[in-house]
Amino acid sequence: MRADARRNRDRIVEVARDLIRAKGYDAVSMDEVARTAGIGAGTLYRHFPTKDALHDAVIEAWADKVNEAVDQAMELDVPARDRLLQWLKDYTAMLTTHQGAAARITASLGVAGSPYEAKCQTYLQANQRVIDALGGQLRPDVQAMQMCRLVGGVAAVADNSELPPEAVSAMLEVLTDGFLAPKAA
Amino acid sequence: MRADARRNRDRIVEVARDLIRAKGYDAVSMDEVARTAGIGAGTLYRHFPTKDALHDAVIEAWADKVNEAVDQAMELDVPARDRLLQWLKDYTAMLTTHQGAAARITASLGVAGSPYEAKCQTYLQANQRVIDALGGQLRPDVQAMQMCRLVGGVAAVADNSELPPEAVSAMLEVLTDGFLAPKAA
DNA sequence: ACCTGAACACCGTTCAAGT
DNA sequence: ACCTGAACACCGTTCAAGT
Repeated sequence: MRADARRNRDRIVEVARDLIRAKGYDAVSMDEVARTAGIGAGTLYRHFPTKDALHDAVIEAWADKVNEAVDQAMELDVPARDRLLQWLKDYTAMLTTHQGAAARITASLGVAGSPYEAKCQTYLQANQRVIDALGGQLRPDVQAMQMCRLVGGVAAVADNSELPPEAVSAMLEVLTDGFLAPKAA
Repeated sequence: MRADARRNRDRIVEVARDLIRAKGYDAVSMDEVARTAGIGAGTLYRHFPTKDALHDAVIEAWADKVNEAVDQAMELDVPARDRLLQWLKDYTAMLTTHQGAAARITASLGVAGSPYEAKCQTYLQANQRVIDALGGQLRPDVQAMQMCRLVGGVAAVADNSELPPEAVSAMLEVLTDGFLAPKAA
């Protein structure tokens, strides 16, 4: 890749990240990204074939942090409930920084060929690791996909209603207790 | 209102309902609604100032059914957990018939002046009635708004991923147990 | 009063032409 | 190879002109 192309690519992602954080995915147009980055629309599309693909690149850094968050939460020296809750909070916090990401990743769960497929995998694996770490403390029928959907749902709501942290925590506590509770006979 | 206007209005809502059920809110254009209803675009906008306003009218009938569903579920002669679960299932079932409704109503919760405001009120009151009916069996800090958001989140996920009923039930069971569980000390 | 349909603004995406 | 920017298709919404 030529040096100027590389520079353009990096600049696009940076500009897009800032714009999306400030205004949300839907409110940022591709034209605005191109104009702010000081390039033509064609260049933008040469690097990223669709708006979703650009969004995926913007979220890229997030994927690494997810696994860190799992490790940190699972290593805490507190009861299972608190470790689980900590992970759920970290996750929603990370996703709500990228406005619009929670809804899109959650909607892509299980959809083959979506631009967010890699992120979905990361997210699924993260939750699987949480399930493995907490072992028998969780209800026996929890599945990673299910956790992803439930937490993603909460994150999406928190995201586009811009809820205060307490409101999000309260919802996540309900989920936490639901995940821990034994299945009724 | 003139007879022909009345007829047009009814026809618009009917056509829009069928189209949205079949293809989902986003995939139906206002032009398509007008064309299918056999009227001009201007007429459509004379009756409904925005696409959301039309959607709200399409969902209108749903609002009545919500309260029926609460009554039926609360009158069942079964444990609190089962009554709660029944209501949650009924609610998500109703909302997923109108593709795209769950996400929009949930997103409008607490947003003053949204076109879905009346539906949000109905929905909030319904959940408040559930909370009242189940009284002390629920965790002490549940709030109607919180239930609306959590259930709306699940419904939204179920809706746009078109999940099978079992997957939805499984998620709602987690929520149910979460709502019932006593808050940890 | 109510209807029509061409027109506008905006946005995601493409492509012929340039270096 | 990579870039530019005009152009296209589509969609929500408006409005001048008709009955």
